[in-house]
Amino acid sequence: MVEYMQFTNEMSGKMEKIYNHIAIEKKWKQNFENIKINKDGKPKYYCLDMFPYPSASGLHVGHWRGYVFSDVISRYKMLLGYNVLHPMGFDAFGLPTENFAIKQKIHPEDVTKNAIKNYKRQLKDIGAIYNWENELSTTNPDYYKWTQWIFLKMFEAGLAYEKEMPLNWCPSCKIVKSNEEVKDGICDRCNSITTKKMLRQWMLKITNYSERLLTGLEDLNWPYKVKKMQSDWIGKSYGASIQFEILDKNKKIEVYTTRPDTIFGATFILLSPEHPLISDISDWDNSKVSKHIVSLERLQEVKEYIEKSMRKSTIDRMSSKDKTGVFTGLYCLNPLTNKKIPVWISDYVLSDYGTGAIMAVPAHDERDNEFAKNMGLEIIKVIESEDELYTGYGNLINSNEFNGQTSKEATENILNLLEQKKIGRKQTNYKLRDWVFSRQRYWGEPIPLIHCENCGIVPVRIEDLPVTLPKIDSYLPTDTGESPLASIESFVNCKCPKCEKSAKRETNTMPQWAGSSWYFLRYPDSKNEKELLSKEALENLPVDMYVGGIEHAVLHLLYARFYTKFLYDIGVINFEEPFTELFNQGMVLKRPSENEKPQKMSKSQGNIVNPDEVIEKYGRDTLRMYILFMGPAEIDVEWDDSSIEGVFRYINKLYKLVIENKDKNIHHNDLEFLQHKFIEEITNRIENFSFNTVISGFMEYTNKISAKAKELGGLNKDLLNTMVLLISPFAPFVASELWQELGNTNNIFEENWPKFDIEKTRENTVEIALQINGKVKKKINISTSDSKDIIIKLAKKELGIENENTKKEVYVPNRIVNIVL
RNA sequence: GCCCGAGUGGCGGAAUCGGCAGACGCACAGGACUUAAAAUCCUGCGGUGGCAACACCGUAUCGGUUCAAGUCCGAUCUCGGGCACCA
Repeated sequence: MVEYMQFTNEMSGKMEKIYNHIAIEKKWKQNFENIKINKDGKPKYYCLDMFPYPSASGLHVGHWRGYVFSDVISRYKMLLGYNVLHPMGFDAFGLPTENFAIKQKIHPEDVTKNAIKNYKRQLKDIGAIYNWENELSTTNPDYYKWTQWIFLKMFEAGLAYEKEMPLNWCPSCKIVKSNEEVKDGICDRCNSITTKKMLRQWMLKITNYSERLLTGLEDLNWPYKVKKMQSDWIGKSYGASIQFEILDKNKKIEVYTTRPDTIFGATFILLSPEHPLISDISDWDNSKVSKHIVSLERLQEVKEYIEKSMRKSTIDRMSSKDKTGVFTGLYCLNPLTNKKIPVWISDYVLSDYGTGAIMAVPAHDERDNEFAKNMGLEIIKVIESEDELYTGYGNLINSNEFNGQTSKEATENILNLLEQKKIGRKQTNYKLRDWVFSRQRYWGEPIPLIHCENCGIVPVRIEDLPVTLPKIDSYLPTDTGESPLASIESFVNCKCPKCEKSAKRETNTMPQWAGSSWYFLRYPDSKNEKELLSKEALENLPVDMYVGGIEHAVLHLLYARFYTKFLYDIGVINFEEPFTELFNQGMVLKRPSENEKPQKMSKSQGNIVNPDEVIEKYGRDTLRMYILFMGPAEIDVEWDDSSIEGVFRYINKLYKLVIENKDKNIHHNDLEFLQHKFIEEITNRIENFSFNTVISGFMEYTNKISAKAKELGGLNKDLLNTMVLLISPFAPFVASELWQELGNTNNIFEENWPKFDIEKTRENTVEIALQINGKVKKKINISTSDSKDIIIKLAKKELGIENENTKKEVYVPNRIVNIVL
């Protein structure tokens, strides 16, 4: 054996082996990095971590939670005989790096390089096995060539389009933010209040995929919560679109409603300020007014209202829920009541949902009710209810021939009538909006398009990809909202691929999400220069297990699903859903100080636990096992400096037990039973991802067999081999060492996961509880082969109630007897 | 406001199907070893009463179903998360 594993016990003065994590981990670390496993003929298993965004501050123990989890799964699957693909890469384009670079005056490319180097060191440090030969980085031109290629394919398919639109604009970051990146009107990066700005943007028609993104969720083995969040985000609703004729204007307003049953209560029509019928406000002057639907005398007031609401920031528009509006001076006809109802404009009506117009039913909608009261408009109740405002379903009143019908019946019947009259039809709607895909920043993939005066927008030729990002010194964002690339003449000026005349490059870059929306497809074939991935590489896909944080529940996971469906449609891949199973690990929290609430670890909070220190004191195995032991893997847990001691003590105990018994040869039925029962339990718990109970299971088992070893005078090699093998995915360093100590010459990861014999897990006797009227009175051992009658008889005897009358006798096999007197 | 989750000792948590609540670990207390400390080992550790055997209470609160409820049903409270004028 290795010399450095011998230590003098200071107490006894004897030379003996004690657990020395520093020496053991040093010895085995290299071995894990260079591990080669035979893959031939094995079924594939693709275990994927959400690849990290390499920040300058490096990894803390919180980040390790997911990585330890996926490493355990990968090692376990390897032992089960799978050909495991467990790759790692880096998602490095985007704002955090660019902002850091600006602050530190280091080029983003160098920031990225350094951060990646540090991340790789740390990832290797936990003893995680990764297929480093498949590594990729989104900022590498060999990679983003294909990010651009996918964009061009989408452009070709008509999914990418340009749009001048009011966008969320963060005045501090000087960047356009997608709806997903703005919460409550606040920028998710810098927390400043966002405003609206009209800008030309590239959009992706993700809404073409709304229905498939929704139905595709059904068969996925994902946490319920994530599926729910995605389907809420897509937000499908069932309703109707109905046309209202504008009196004297020969024009119609189409509205969307989910409650056609309340149409008799529709007492006014509302348009959003951006509604197409009125939105070309800049042209407005009195001479052209006949073109517009607004009456002449109302023009000035309407114009002022619209301008005011366009100026409002997102937060103002949402925070002041006071309903404001302006009357257009015009009227529509309610098609079923034939009553004249006024047309108003209000900014609580959203322009980009439904038709941008609604029929207001103030008796049965909270918002319409408030608006009607503010403006003194008519309120007509059409659903029977005692409340003045009732938003539920019920029986119809004041609705002519539909009176007395339920909402459900009336919806059906009214829809039929509207369809007959050709003024309405069933309609579904989605909350999902198209994806704002361009960014006016430097550190991203250039959008591979060219603007030509003759030919319009022309895609870069495939063979000219990638359009590389020029390495420049000045990449600060501009106040105008233009990309910093716009000022780089050597980048902007180019030739039109069609007509060869001089033209200008698109200067917007792609959002941070672009590279991460498809990276999982690239890993199996990350060096392929000819195609995105080869047919052979497809065999590794889709991803069987995707491990990452819940924060990506909607955005990343939805975008990745969208890309996958698109690439399926154009025949690049042969599956529609990228991630068969998803696991969201919880965060590791820490109290910044004793009286505060536990918080997410972050450098700014100053509550980071540095893994390097923990490793030095307790070792990698202890840290790995403690991270799993802390609590259920999917729940947030709080780091506790003293609890980790228990895990360290355990590994010491285990080490000692194996060393002391490795040459003994004691066999016993009890040991055999414990061993097989243990294999069964550990395997079940792993399959359920209940890793905290796996660890407690190891502790319990070790306690039990230690006691047995004392009783019997030792253990045997088979039992110890099995135990070490079972713990190897969790504590790979000490397991490798003990495997060798036990006399095995092969690498422990070439072994097979232990099997248990179900016959040997059956007990002959078992302790059951005896209850009278549901209360435990006594515990006895019974033979498992005894019949119910025998056991009940025995129970009554034990309880001293043989002669009493019983109302009921319940026996639950191997658990309990309950006698009701 | 709407939609999801979750409430178990001093703490983290355990408890397949409704079947012995508190596994495992931390902290704490007592003991052994030691000149002493650390480490290690042993014992105890939900509450109340009792010398004890034991009895009663106990899984956020109230009620229900059941021979039996942490687990199922109804209501309430608290905490966490998601969405938020989506008609």
